[in-house]
Parts: sequence; C-alpha cells; structure tokens
Amino acid sequence: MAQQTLHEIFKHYLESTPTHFKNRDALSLTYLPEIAPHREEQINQLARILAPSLKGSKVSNVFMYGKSGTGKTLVAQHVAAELERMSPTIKPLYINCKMKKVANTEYRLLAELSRVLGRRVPATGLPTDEIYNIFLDAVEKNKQNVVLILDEIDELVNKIGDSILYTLTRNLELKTTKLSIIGISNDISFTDRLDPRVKSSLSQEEILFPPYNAVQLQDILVERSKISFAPSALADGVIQKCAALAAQEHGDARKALDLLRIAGELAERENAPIVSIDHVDKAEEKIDLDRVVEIVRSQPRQSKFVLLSIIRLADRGDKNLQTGDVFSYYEQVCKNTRTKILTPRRVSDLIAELDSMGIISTKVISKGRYGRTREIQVPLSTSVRAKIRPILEEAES
DNA sequence: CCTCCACCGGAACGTGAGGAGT
DNA sequence: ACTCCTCACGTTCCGGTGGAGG
Repeated sequence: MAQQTLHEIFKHYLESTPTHFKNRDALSLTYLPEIAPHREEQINQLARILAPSLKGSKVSNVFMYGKSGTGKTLVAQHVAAELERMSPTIKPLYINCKMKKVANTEYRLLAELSRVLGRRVPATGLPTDEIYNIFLDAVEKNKQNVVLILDEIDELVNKIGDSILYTLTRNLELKTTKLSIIGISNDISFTDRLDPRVKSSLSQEEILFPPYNAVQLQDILVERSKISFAPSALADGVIQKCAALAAQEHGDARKALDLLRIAGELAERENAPIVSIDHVDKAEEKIDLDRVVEIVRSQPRQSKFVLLSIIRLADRGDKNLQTGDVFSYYEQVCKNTRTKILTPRRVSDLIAELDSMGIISTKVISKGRYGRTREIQVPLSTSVRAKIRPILEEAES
C-alpha cells in the first residue's frame, strides 16, 4: 500500500503538468549568478582593492557591511573566484563564521581553514597555538597569497572577542606569503566595539552595501527568473509582489528570491498552471512558519520549557509577561517532568536568546518601585503557535 | 530628592563530553 | 594510564539601574 502510494506520487510527479522551473538551483542561496545587478560599483571597488595581489603585493584588508541580502557575500565570492582564475598564486578562503561547530570559535576557524588548505587536523584536542602553527605552516607551504573572507565576522567577535583578528591582521609571522582579510558584517556599528587597532587595520578599506529598493529587486528577480523559470510560468505581478514584500524588509534580495522560489514550489505542488500572486502570499506565510518551526524544533529541552512557559502564559491571556512570571511557571513545568530546574540567571539568558532568534520579543523596562525586568511578547500568529505547541509539549514527556 | 524593587548582565569558575599525545 | 586540550552548558557572585512611591 505504502509502496503503491509512493510509486504513484513519483509517477504523478513525472507525468504531471510541465514544471514551472527550468533551473531551480538558480534561486537557491548558494547559486552564484554571472551578473549582479546594481552591485557593479561594489564589485569594481573590491576588484580595484584586490588587484595588486595579482602582482604579489599585499593588499589592504577590507571591511564590507550592509544589511542581510544586500549582496555582500555574492560580491566577495564573485570577485574572489575571478581572482583565483586569473592567478594561481592567490588563494581565496571563504568561511562563514556563524556556522556552528565549524567556525564559531578560534580553534575551529583555524582548523577549518587548515583543512581547506589540505591539512588533516582533529576536530578537538590540540592546543590553540598549535593550530595556529599548523595554519601558518599550511599557508607558507602553499606558497599562495591568501585572501581570507570572513563572513558574518560580527558573530565571531561577539562570541569570542577580537583577539583573533588582532593576531590575524597584525601579528602574523608569515615569511614568504601574505594574508589579507575581507570582513563581512550585517551589523554596521560592529566596528565600534572593536579594539581601535584592530578596527584600523581591518577597515583599511570599507565598502558599503546599501539596501536594494523595490525596482532594483525587480531587476534581480527578472534576471534570475529568466534562468530559473520556464517562460511565462509567472503570472503578471508576481515579481513585483515579491520585490515589494522584500523591499519592506530592508530590501533583502535573499528574501525576494526565497519568496519567488517557494511560490514556484507551491504552484507546482498544487499543479497550478502558472505561479500566481496568491502563491506569493502563501509563500510568505510558509517562510515565516518554516523558520519558526525549524528554530523551535532545534532548541534544547530547557529552552523549549522556557518557551512553552511563555506561550502558555501568553495564551492564557496574561498581559505584560515578565521574567519572574515565566520563571515560576517554568519551575512548575520542571517539577511536573522531574527535570532539573535551572537558575534564574540562566533562564534569563535563555529568554534573551529566544528574543534574539526572533521567536519572542522582549524589552527591558523599569516599573519603578516594582523593579526592572523584561517585558515579554509573543508576536506569533495563532496558527504558528498552534504548530509550535505540540513540538514543545513533546519535550514534556 | 531619595529609596529600593526585581531583575539585568558581566565575569569567573565548574563539569563533563570529546579527543590528542606520550 | 595519565595529563593536557577545547567547548557547550550551567552556576555563583555581584555590581548596576529606571523610575513609582514615599
């Protein structure tokens, strides 16, 4: 029975109305397009800064900043790839510092880089300074000038401080090769928290990525949809709608592309003849839901309990939820499930984390005589809450 | 103007899991 | 077997604080 159904599903898929997609990958995050509309200036700027490396000179470090989905990563990778193609003596190393378990600590960052350079390094166990030596040795032996692209560099610094950057930018003892850093950050005020010396050497050059406006987003979408969608698969106004929605969100091109891709997938799934504006609306809902569900599901047990407490209290209609209320409810949840109760200090951090992940929203307020606390709100729609609840309650058993 | 609540949030430290090297 | 590493997660300790009420 089950096999029969599976078979049917696949068969149906193959025989169903022709797919709207020509090349689905062209809408995905990892796709590197040939052209980047409205980023010509940034590309040229970066290229001019990096060009001297073709003749073996050390180039300036670069700091690139702008909101998410403004093309920073794209530009960096695009230019780096071209540089690598032009000269065998240049080795761009791209690394995303936010990647948990890969590059979110000093050790892991260096280990990962060494690995890319062909070294076998254990995931743990060695002292950090030894990893440094391995990395430096790998760079030297490689005889290539390294252009190190550190994406989401702000995450790294927030977690472990700026001392690595200090070492990397000023203290490296490289004899034969050179290393330059391209730092990429979503957070514009990030450099203010840096040690002044690090700041000055990291941002010898700066490139700003302003948000895209709706018209520019449309250009991007048109460009990509030519590659990714079959001709006339999109209803009139679909692209405009995606662009408009993403423009509301600080001009995030990634969001625009996601909307378009998901809308296409939804249309395909329901065998609609074309992708309609209605699909875009549904896509927006789905993106939000998927994001939240994914985050909630991946939370550790204690964090789920905290969130469960918050949602139960909020659903119960308690207005002006504060940390103390959540904690006492959370205590009960723990007692019922015979789970260890974390300290208020820890729970406070968990609440702050949920906030920074965008699941809840909190604000530190003072109630004068009655103390200072976080006021907690749950900005999730009831349908999203309904989806989340079972996931959280599952943790109770 | 001062007090004092109910927390906030920084910092140092502890634990136990993963693993290296000798 | 033993000492040494990192690192996630948590605890302990504690100084700080905006503003309602006296």
